[in-house]
Amino acid sequence: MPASQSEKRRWLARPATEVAPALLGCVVRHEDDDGAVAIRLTEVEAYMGSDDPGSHAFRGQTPRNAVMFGDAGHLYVYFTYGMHFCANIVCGPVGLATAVLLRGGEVVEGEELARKRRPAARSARDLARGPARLASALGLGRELNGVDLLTGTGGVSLDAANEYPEPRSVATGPRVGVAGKGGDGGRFPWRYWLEGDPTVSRYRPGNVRRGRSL
DNA sequence: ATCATGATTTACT
DNA sequence: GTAAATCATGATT
Repeated sequence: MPASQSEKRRWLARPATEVAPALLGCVVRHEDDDGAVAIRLTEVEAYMGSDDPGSHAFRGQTPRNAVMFGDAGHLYVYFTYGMHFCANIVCGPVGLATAVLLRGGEVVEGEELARKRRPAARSARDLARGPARLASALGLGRELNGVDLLTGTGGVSLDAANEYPEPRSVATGPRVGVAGKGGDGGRFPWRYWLEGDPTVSRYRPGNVRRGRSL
């Protein structure tokens, strides 16, 4: 990842399938009045805009997904399943509505605060293992939707992984939760994770999640 | 270990 | 009404 803000912006302003694997090992940090939590990304997914049936942008712009259509380097936080928030990093170019969903990571700073936010976590590896867990551990909610990661608005920032061990090999596979009839049928291997990392969420092949229905 | 279920917003049919 | 980029919990294997 480049060092300067403008270079970073350009680096992110590519299709999410290029940006996503490069983000593995990078660190997302959020600081607020309660303190700071930083997470080293170990699992992400790419969403590719209005042509991607698994993307929120598939049916065009709505109030919820509006930031996806904007500039790269901003945070897209959405509320889902009536109870959870999930966070994405918006990629580019502008108008393509592509983004990277942060699916899992390792808490590398502020574990105490992360545990306070996630009392249900039984171990450190569970603090940010899963997209809604990660958003929760970082303290990301509605009010941070649209903030700029590169200017530090809202206390959220993105940095390279210099001080951490060199990533193991990157594995790819179908995205989680979008393989059903409305999704891509598992055609696109747009989920990326660090092979063997314990904070990668468990992949549930063929286990189709259903809403409450009968 | 795996499975079933409930919590309940947003957006589309 | 129904499905969705989910998670915690409690039952069962």
